[in-house]
Amino acid sequence: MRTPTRARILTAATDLFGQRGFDAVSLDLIATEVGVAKQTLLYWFPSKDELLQAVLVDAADELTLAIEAAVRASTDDPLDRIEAVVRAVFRPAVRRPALLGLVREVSRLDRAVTDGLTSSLRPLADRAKAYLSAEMDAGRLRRADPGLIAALCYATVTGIATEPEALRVTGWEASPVGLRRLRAELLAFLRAALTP
Amino acid sequence: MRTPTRARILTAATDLFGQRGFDAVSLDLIATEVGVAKQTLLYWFPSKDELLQAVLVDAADELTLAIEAAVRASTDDPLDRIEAVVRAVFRPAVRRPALLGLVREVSRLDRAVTDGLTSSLRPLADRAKAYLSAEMDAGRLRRADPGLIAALCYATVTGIATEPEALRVTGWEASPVGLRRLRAELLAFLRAALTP
DNA sequence: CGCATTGTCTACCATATGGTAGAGAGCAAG
DNA sequence: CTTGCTCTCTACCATATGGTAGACAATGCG
Repeated sequence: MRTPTRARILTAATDLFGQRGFDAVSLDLIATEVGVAKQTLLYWFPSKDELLQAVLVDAADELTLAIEAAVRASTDDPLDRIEAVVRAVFRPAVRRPALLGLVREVSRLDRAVTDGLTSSLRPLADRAKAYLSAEMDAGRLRRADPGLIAALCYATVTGIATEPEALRVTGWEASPVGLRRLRAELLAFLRAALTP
Repeated sequence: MRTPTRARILTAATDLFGQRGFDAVSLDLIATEVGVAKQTLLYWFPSKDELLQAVLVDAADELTLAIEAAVRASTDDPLDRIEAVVRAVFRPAVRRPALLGLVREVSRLDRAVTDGLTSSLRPLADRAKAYLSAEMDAGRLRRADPGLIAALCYATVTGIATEPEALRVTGWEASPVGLRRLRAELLAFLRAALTP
C-alpha cells in the first residue's frame, strides 16, 4: 500500500488492458483491482482515454529502456546484439504478458490515441533500421530490407510471446523448462533467419 | 442484398470483431453495418457469444480450407510447400485483415468460448508437426522442435499481417508494391529460418 | 488557529448495450 | 381462405459504464 496510487493504477491498467483489451476493461474493474474507488481513478486520469494514453507512454518507456540497456551491454556482433535485445524483451514479456499484449492492442485503437506512442517509438525504429542496414553492408547480416526485417523480428517475438493459445495447440506447455525451450528455439529461429 | 442474411451477418461480424475486438463491437453496430435490425441478429444467433462462436468456426474453416488446398497444390519440397501455405494465408489476410486479427483475438477471450476453435485446429497443427518432423529427419529442413517451428511461423505471419502500425513505424507503406515487397521479404525470412 | 490544497469517497446521471416480448409481413401447404 | 412457418421489425427493459458534483478527511502553511 506504500506505492503511490497513481503508479498502482497504471500497472493494474497496463495488465488489464494488455490481457483483455481496452474495451473489455471497465474503470470499475481497474478500481477494484487497485482497491480504490472509481472516482480516484478519474481523479488521477481525467478520462479512460487519458488513462490509456498514460499506460501506452509508460509501456513504451519501459520497453525502450530495456532494449537500450541490452544494446549497450551486448557485444559488437550483430547476431549477439539482436539476441540480447530479444532476451531483454522476452523477459518482461513472460513476466507480464500484458506488456506486449498492450503493444498489439495499439492496432485496434484510434489513430488519435496511438499517434503519440508510434511517434515516440519511431526514433528507436529508425536507429534499428540504420544499424541493420550498416551490418548488412558489412556482410554480417543477410541482405534484406532493414525496415521489414525489424518488423519481422518484432512480429515473431511479440507474436510468440502473446499467444499462448497458439503454442498450446501445437502441444507446448507453459512451464519453466518449456519457456526455456521456447526462448532457445526463438533465438535459433531468428539467428537462422538473419545469418548471411 | 441477395446473399442470405445469416451469411452477411457472419462476414460483417468477422470483420468487426477482428478489427476492433469482440468487446469493442456492439450488436447495434453489426446490425447497422449489415443494414438490418439488431433483433434480426438475435434471431439468427441467440446471443452475442453464440455469434462469436459461429464467427470463430467460420474463420477456422476458411483458413483450414485455404491451407489444405495450398498443400495439395504444392510440390514435394518442404520449403516450396511452406511458401505455398504462407501465400495462401497471406492473401486472405491482406484482403481481410480481420480474419487473422480474429485468430489473435482468441487469446483474449474466455477459454470456454475458444476451446471449440482450438480443438478444431489441433488436427491441422498435428499434421503440420508430423510433416515438419519428417522433413527434418530427411534433412530438408533445419533441425528444431517441430511444434515450436510451426508456432513461430504462425506468429511471424499473423504478426506481420495484423500489425500495420508496427510496419508504419518502420517506414513501410501500405500500397500494392509495398505489399509485394512485404510478402517477398516474409517468404525470404521464413526460408532462411528453415533452411538446413 | 484558519484555510487552502490534496486525495479519496458517496451519491447520482445519461447513455449504451445485450436481451426479451411480441406484432406483422410474406408465403407455402391443406 | 386459413393455418402455420419463416423472417424481420418496433417497443421495451435491466444493467453496466464513463463521467459529474460535491462532501469529507488529512495535511501543510501563514
